[in-house]
Amino acid sequence: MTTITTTETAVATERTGIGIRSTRQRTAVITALDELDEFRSTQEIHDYLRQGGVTVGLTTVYRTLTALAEADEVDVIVREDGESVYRRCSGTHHHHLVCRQCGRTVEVEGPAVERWADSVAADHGFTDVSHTLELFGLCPECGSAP
Amino acid sequence: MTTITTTETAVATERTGIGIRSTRQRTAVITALDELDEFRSTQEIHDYLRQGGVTVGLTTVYRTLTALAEADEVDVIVREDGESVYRRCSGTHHHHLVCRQCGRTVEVEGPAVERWADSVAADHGFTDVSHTLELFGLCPECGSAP
DNA sequence: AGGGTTAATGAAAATGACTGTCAATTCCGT
DNA sequence: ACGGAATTGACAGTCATTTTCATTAACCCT
Repeated sequence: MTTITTTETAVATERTGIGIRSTRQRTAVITALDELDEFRSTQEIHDYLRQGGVTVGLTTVYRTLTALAEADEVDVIVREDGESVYRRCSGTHHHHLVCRQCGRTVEVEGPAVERWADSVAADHGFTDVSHTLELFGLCPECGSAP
Repeated sequence: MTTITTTETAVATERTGIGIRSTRQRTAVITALDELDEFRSTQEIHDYLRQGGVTVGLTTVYRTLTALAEADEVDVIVREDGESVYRRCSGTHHHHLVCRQCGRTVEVEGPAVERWADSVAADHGFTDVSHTLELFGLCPECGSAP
């Protein structure tokens, strides 16, 4: 039974910077992201909210997550099956080491990689360069028990 | 009017190493990949074949591309919209520098990145590690004229 | 070369993620 | 409080990809 206070929504608005208005639903999605702490799909987040007794439409969750991603408030990974998964992360640029089995995620930094990417792109005359880099594997727990 | 000779199908089989049987359709898909030379979606490859007068089902193109990708005979990139695109590449492990505008692709190697990825994963006790790494930018041509 | 087996094909239907529509609702400045 | 604009959400639509299953065709065997 979570009472949404004016303060909470105000904070949420400030944190997201997305839409102009702060709503119960957006606050709920952000809270869910904080609580879940691993990469989750839109559907999973929607289910989580529903099970927590929060009434929110799937469409709204889609829209909110898309907006948050565009505002760089959450990280997105497009999985190999094409589904997008979202996660609340530290603000700085980083990459992820994700367990294929359980989804456990470690944030990693690779300044050397960033430099390499920039220099390779420059060598070929490319500008306005961005990159995607994700590592997948089996975490210590999932790797030991096949 | 392309006559499929026994030699051609034999070559195709040898090249792919996928399924057990060599068929007209699989040969056609591989040929299309060779001719197209940039990352293309399943649909695009299917259209290309149809326009070239080759009768082949969309389902078969999907299956063939999936099999080729599993056999590491083609490279796959999952675009940000979730659609998979395929391209015939050199056999060795490498990454891509892709022009956001025109799709031009440069194969790049980054042994340092591979080592970095392996070591980061090992530090965290992860095993069976793979990684995705793609660079996107504007090629010299597309970059100069906004 | 013919024949049987069995993988491969493909049309259609199903799936599943995501987007568009639009009436009803809610936020928020005045 | 009020009113207009932003937001919501049920539902239908889109689109890539998969499944189903009856038909077809490769290829091994003799």
